[in-house]
Amino acid sequence: MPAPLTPDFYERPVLEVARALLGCTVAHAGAAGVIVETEAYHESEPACHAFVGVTPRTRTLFGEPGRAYVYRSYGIHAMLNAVCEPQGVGAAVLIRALQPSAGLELMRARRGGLADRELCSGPGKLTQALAITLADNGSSLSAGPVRILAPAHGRAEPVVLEDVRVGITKAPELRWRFCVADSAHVSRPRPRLASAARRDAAGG
DNA sequence: CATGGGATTGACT
DNA sequence: GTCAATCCCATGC
Repeated sequence: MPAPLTPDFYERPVLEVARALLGCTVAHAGAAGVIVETEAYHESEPACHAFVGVTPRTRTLFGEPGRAYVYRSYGIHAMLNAVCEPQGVGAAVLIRALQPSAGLELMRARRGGLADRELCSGPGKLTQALAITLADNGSSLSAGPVRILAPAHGRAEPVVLEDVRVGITKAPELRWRFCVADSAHVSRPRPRLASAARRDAAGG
């Protein structure tokens, strides 16, 4: 059984952590899944909630690395982030998709009996499947209740696809989305190679 | 205190 | 492809 990641794992550049989290496991409330998609957010760019500075909402983002930043999106969904970089820097990795690995029955019950690849293939879906709520905001990802565990020892590095972030209107050019290349469990839209995007832009 | 805007999803045409 | 649901919170009076 892999150990939870410790705060020092998160206390480094957010882009580095976003890649390193691929292959790690999120566990909560009798269910777990392997991270297959992440996005990075940093106070220096306007898509990040921390861009506006410290407010009641962003207090967690500027706090200790290795804690959960959970917020409500579109009035409906809870979004799970891992706070990164040293305390005082507002940055976090959004967990966007998991490959379900434990507690599948529980996840199906919470998600309305959907197919396995629909259980956690989106940031709002995975919090529903793992029963993660706003009450988990500010909690330690090492001590729980929500935990992120290191990859199994000796496991191969995944091939990573980079793409632009999903659903944001500010700083849309930053390719700060990271996906496991061959995973069937990533969210829509499926990530595209930069070369394919260039071909389209050229007018194909 | 009123307002407006989302780091989305699922249902429907 | 289009579109509404729904609520927290930043902002501005």
